[in-house]
Amino acid sequence: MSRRSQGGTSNLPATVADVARVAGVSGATVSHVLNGTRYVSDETKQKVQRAIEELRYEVNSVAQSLKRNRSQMFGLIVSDIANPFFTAVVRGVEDVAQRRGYNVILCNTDEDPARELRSLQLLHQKRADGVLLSPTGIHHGYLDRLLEAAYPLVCFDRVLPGVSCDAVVLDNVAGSYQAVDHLVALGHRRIGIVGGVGRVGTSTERLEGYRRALLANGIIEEPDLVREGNSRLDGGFARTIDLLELPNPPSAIFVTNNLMTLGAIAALQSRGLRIPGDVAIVGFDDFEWAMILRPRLTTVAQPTYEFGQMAAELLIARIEQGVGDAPRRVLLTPTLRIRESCGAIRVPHQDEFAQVFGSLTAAGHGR
Amino acid sequence: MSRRSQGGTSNLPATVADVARVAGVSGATVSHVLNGTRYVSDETKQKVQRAIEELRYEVNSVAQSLKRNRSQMFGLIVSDIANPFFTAVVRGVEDVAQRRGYNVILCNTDEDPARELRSLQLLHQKRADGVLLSPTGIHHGYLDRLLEAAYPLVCFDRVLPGVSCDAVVLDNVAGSYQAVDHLVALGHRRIGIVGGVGRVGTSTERLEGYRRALLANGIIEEPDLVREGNSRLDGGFARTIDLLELPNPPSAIFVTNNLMTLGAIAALQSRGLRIPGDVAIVGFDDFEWAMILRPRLTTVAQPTYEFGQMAAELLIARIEQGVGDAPRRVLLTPTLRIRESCGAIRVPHQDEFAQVFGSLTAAGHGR
DNA sequence: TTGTAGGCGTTATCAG
DNA sequence: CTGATAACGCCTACAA
Repeated sequence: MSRRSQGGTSNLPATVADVARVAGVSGATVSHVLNGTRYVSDETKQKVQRAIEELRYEVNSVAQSLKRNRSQMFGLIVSDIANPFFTAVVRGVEDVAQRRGYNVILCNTDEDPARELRSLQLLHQKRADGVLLSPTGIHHGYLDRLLEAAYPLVCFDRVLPGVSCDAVVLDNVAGSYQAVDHLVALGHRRIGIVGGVGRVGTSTERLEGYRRALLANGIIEEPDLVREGNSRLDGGFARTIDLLELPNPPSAIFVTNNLMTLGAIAALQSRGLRIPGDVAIVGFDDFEWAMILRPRLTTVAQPTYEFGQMAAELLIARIEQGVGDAPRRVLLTPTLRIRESCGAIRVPHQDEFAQVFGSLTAAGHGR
Repeated sequence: MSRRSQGGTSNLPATVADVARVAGVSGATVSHVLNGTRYVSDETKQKVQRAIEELRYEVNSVAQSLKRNRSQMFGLIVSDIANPFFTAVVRGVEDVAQRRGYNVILCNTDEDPARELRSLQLLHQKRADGVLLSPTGIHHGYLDRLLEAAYPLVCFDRVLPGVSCDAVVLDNVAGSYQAVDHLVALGHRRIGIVGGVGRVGTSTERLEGYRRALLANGIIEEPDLVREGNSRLDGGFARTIDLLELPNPPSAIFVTNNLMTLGAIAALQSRGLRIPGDVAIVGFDDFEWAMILRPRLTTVAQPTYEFGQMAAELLIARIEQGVGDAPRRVLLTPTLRIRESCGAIRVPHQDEFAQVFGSLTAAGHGR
């Protein structure tokens, strides 16, 4: 006799067996009514439905997952929940997931490899059907282990060197190249870069784009102008201050992510410098709030929502079609959004064409 | 004979039974080694550990949850993942959860009651041990059902009228009162308010604080100056434009959330108005990025991190100590952070003391 | 110091 | 058209 067979109002959630008893049918029938998985007479259906209502039955997905060996749920591990880039990605992921009948469990690592590891373990132990990961960049063996076991895993934003798995990434080199090339076209020759954490792939790629643009324009790279930040606001601030305190500071700064760009702006403001009059700025990552900055930021925009969509689609394909052998890689294209935060330098060097400027220089006077 | 008893390398995750077989012990022993739940000889422990390594065994939390009727996991439903207020709360929640041995599953409703309902159902079906909820404000019966069943639930940021459950909320009335009172002290008498969605409790409370401050200062409320936004950037923009197009526009605007405040600033900028020279601004919610705005925003700051901490502590208490009868309510206190975005109005009305101003008026000239 | 066995709630394979 | 029954992987009396 079940622990709940006495008719009293229990607080424990009802089970299939309870419903079956109340409806006067077998458990199997209840299950089939719930899942529409075999024919059940209308009359029986009614009885079952009534019992479900009465008992406020709700399926126990835990038991379901155990039995089906499928949780219809996947993980999304982001490296900074406060970064608008990632929240935009979350939206894309959620929309696709919902359309395809999956639930998303969102984890935040704050760029901490230890938390990344814990999240991966958690998700695997909870038997999430797969994971979407923006890696912190530390290569712990656990990832290899998951991949060996053919656990569905898609990296996004960043890839891990030496790890071969599905991935959705941006053409970071091209994005940086465009940004720096644009600065050069406006007459800048001393261009600083505030980059991200060195171990992260995007950082090195964005640095690479910077270098190529300089090279293509015949500008010699100056090590002093290359700074490594921490991908957060304070890092952008500190490294920008470093650049400004150089004996011969740059006339333009390229900042390789959104939060650091805000820090860079704060640094310029704290030094009383005007943008772009004193120093021009180009940032990586566009975001809605940038629109209220004056002057408005020129940015390398990533297709964030599509990022999430593509990553989710790729993961679901892995989960459902199983392991097609070769890892798939999607390369997304950035867009340079030109606004007022660049502009020509005040005193053009003698060795360059001074036919730049235009309406852009009109706007923007800091403070 | 188990489906995996042949020694070949299977891709299926190893189970306790597998480990037991390889170690030459019983499943019970393996379980006890894993959980440290009874004495096991060192020798046996070694054997088990070795088998675990060899098979790369990881516990199946799904089975564990089913058996234990506990998932050590709770839900966190936020109404807007892109809002820095909520991401800050997330941090507080995560930290407490981790300290207390819980995992957090984060859901985003985007202020959509249908998504809220789905998230609640999902969490309950996945047998999350409880839920932390910032309600969209629609009172669907599902919440009542959960509470009747004594499902641990803590509301934060907002409460639902007529629903009695644990909650962590801000003293919104006091916050608004301070903000508006401050504007009055600076000489403003025509003060507009851009509020949030009417159905949300915080919106009405913040409106209430505005009203009380006007009343206390002998200012008659003008319906034209009271506008209802949508809690997002575009709403703040649109309602601010409305205010500016009034025949007799306000000299100051109080905006009741962070995103709308940014929209309001954008609106002022698009009209070429200076802050605070032409229009003063006070916003609700402080956030890191506000620091780069010029003039810097005067805001009503919420203790966001503590919000998350308190909410998580309350929930875990409910989960672990069970149902103490009375719902607990925590009331947090806002702080007015005075910066440059207020200031005195340009042409003081004749009926007021003009002894206000001070150093604050020096800073900040938009554009 | 360790093993046996039953059950958590669901689904799927047989029968009927 | 519907019912028994045996798993899924783990935990935990109870027994030895």
